[in-house]
Amino acid sequence: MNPSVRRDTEFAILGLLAISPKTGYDIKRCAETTLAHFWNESYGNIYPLLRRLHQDGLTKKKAVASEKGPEKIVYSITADGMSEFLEWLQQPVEPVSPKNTFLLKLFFGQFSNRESVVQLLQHYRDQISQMQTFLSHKLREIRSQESTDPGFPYWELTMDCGLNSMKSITRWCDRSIEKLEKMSGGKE
Amino acid sequence: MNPSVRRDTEFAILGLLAISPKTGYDIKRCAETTLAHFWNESYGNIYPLLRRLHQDGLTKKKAVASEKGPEKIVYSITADGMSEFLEWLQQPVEPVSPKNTFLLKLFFGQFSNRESVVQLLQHYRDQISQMQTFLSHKLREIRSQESTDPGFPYWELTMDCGLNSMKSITRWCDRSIEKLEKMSGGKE
DNA sequence: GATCGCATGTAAGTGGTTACATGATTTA
DNA sequence: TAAATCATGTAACCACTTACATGCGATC
Repeated sequence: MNPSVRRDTEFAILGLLAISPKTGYDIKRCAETTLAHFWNESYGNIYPLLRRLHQDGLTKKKAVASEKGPEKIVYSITADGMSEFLEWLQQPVEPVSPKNTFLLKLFFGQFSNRESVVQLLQHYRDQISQMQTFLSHKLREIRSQESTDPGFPYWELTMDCGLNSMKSITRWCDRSIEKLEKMSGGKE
Repeated sequence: MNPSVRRDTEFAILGLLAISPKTGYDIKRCAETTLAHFWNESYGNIYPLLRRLHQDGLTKKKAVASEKGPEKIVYSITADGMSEFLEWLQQPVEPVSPKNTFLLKLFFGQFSNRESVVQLLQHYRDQISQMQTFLSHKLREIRSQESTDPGFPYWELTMDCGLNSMKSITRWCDRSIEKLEKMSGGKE
């Protein structure tokens, strides 16, 4: 691993530790629930990065007896870690070109039949719809806690962004399916 | 390279060749213009994959004298290539969890000051807005050609999807900036 | 006594990107 | 004559995922 360059994933971990101390396992759980609609991490990435962060003095660790299972290692952020994290946070985000296999297949729709394209759209719509349900439950959940946590307004914003995109995509899917069904000619 | 497993990128190339024969350079140009809002490719990936596709008999190549620069290699899809491509096209798309550094930073907004978060949102908004302009020009361009190309309705659909998402995000950005500006307390 | 949740970690593989090397032709 | 566009390719690196290995305690 290149020792000089820090990556977004390390800052994601650092940020989660800034909210509260966590084990590697906790970080994975956070990624799967709270960050799910815009981030993901695997154990095979978390543990090596946690070690690296510690070697560089950005985190400190503490062994704690676990109620269940073996002893666990709880990491927290250090002052150095916090200062690197805050610096990263100030930097503007450069755009990335995402790979969207769904749109790629839709783009090649001419080589398929209309029915298959409609199915592709329906399947995608259903998936987005499911995520929408999951996210809106999460949102209601954190709202019901009437949290005074300083992070709350920002967590709400990210969820709102996700829900908005999802709603816009499902509506577009519905319109597109209609369009295709009205379309005549081409491969049937 | 694992010889048995074919990846989406190979099918992206195959699909572009199904539309019309192309050089590696052409494929790169296509990715940068037509597919830009949902796909991207680098030369370092295109050329090795082009070779692999040819070795497996999914494409055929033809050396053609170039007007500019050295002799070029024009690839086209074979019957075998087409049949593998069509099979891929029928498979449903599984969801992927995207990494969105912008939302990650927004999520950690509590550690920043309000002004910085507003700047983050404004910067993101501007980027999306630029892409929106680029895409809407592209859409007008292909519409003005009054294309009878069988691919046209599907190209239009992907652009429409992109434009829709972008509009929805810019609106959300505007609302979020307003919210933050009304917000009091916290780090100023 | 099997399986689930907690908990940590590694080795091998994957699917790329970046930077470079090369070279012809056209345009400014 | 410098830079841009056309054109092909490779070596090194990168960041991450997958699958596996291990093991405790609680639940079914």
